[in-house]
Amino acid sequence: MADPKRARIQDVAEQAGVSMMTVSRVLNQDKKVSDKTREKVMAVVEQLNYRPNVSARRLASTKSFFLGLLYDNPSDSYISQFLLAALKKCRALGYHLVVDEAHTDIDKTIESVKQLIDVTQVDGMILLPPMCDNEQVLDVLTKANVPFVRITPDTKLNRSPYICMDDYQAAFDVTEHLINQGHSKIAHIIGDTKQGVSRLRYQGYLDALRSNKIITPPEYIEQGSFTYQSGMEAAIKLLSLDDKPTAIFAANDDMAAAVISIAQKQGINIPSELSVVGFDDTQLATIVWPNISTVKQPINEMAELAITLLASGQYNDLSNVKSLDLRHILDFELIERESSSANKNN
Amino acid sequence: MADPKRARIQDVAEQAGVSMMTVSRVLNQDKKVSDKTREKVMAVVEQLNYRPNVSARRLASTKSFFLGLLYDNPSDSYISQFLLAALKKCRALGYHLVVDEAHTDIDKTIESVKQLIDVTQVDGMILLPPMCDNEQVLDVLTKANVPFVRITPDTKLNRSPYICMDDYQAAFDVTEHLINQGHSKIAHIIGDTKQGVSRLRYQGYLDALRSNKIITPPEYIEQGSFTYQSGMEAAIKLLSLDDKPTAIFAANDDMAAAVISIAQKQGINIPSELSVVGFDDTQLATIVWPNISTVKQPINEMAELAITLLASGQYNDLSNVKSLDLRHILDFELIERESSSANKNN
DNA sequence: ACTGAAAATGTTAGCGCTAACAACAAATTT
DNA sequence: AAATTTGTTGTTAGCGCTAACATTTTCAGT
Repeated sequence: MADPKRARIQDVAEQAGVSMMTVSRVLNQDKKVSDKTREKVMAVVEQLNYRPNVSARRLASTKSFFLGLLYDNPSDSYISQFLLAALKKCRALGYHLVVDEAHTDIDKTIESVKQLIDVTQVDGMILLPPMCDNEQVLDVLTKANVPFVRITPDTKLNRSPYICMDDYQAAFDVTEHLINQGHSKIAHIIGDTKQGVSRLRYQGYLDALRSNKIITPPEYIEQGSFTYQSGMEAAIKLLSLDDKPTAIFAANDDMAAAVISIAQKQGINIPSELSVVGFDDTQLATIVWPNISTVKQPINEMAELAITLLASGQYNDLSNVKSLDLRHILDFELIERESSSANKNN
Repeated sequence: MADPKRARIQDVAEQAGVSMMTVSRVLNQDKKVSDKTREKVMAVVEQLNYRPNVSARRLASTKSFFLGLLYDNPSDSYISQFLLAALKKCRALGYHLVVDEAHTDIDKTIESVKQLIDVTQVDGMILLPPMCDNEQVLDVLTKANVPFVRITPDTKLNRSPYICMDDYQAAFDVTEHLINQGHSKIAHIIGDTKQGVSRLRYQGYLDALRSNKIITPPEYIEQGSFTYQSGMEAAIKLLSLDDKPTAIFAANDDMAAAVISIAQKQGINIPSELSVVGFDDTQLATIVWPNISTVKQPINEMAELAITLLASGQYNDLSNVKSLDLRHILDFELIERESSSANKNN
């Protein structure tokens, strides 16, 4: 199989009858090219299927075409999905992703981020929770003038562009959906108080009940911590109540899975006697039986958008960016599976 | 903070009083450098903390310093862990990892792999299961002369270097451990028959019983398919037997989790009345309660070794490599958690 | 039409490294 | 001692691209 020699910028230039520099400008979105030339060049680019040589580009330019990703908690399938989507997008845009794991020791994390900036010269960073709320990390990046995008941050929302979904609205919708299915005895297991989303989800639940004029006894609210174990404890309490709920909305899938396990142990049928809804749509939601109804975060879209934003360079200088333009709220999706159904016990 | 300008190969050369080429040779493990010079250069490299510029190196050399990773099944936390470890090692060795997801349509996968070879010019590929057993993929790589390492392959073991663990021995050890804990009524849930590991694990289980002179009724063997659902069905059958097993060894964690769920539903205490052991040490093993005793695969080591082997170039020409040298078997680890314990019902 | 500024395009040099070959020194043979 | 071989180091050119500056074209304003 003859190697069809990858086209170089020179080939494009010759074919299009312009200089290499003009081609370079077209490819780098430089404004100073006439539309006519741009079209002509792009046509040749298509024709020759030209892709810039990342290494040559990196070597010659001040940009590094590297983006950094700082994550925590590697066991989460969330990371895995985010990472894969980010890698894909990077590849499409001619960037490389340098992945760095946060240390439990924050000082080491800071050191590692500094190294990343110094050695790899990243053009931008993506910060995943909970690192995205760490003041020290933010300061290091700001000082080094490295643009960064934060994913579902909890605080300091005007310090950088960020991407999130509307946790409040999702919780509201979940709760209202249960109400529409005939449930009025709806319990909630709150997530880890240290994470902002727990608050938002709880508030969405409360407001959905209130706007539907449903009064809920305080025993229907249990404090969890996002772990399976805490979900079990909460479930045991909720299911020992004299006036049992007909639906339990857990603030994440792990706790929802625990509820299902406890309910089944007690001979309570799911979903006919008890509807269970989770949050996140992690792998667990489709492993256990019955599969968990849940809220799906747009993880892929978040990852892609983060890369796109950093690659565009539009946040390289934040001084002129309005705080409203920092916010990117993506759509979630309610996923109905076998763990919830209409209430037939009325 | 003054930017301490990264050292270049020229800086090293001047400081060491040699030519740039000599430094380059030292760095690329070229044999034709005297020990004295090598040491001198390395000392300066250390002193200046010199790291080669990957882009310049890639641009100038015939190697691409890209390695490819072909995976399947992105939801698995196995992938995530493997990927992170591989990325880390790549970074340490100055390589970049290009990650490609296998399509459900095999023709598209082939096309994608061809692209990877053509466009990215990868120096090597890592194939994860089950793609590592796909003849077409193997053929494409062989034809294009791209070295590849396969992870836990099932067949054609002499076609390429591969990395795996001893599934047979692990299953043997798990079973023997249960026997040593006083269990003699040990059931097994076999994994998906399409995967070679299922066979190996089953055989290990059988041989451990045999070598301990334990006779097991055929009802103790159930066929599963690695899914939670199949684990539930198997568990229901096993726990409805008149002479119930005191221990169940499931061929993966998902099925073990299902067994725990069913047992608890039936009021059977784990581990005092029933020990459950899984395989793989996936996230699930520590999510459910009680945590699942299981076998941990050395995923990180596998990933690191795969990268190291490809980066070393030692498999660039397979014609002189003995088939024994293709095999890399790594150690597994038995992890004892709360789902299993000594048998007290004797 | 003539000027000046702005817009569009071209030219030159070099980013940091290695392939290919050249040159030299040391070891070995004739 | 000269000739050959072997081992080690140096020189030159160029990988594909872009920064910075140079030049040409366009077009308004007079």
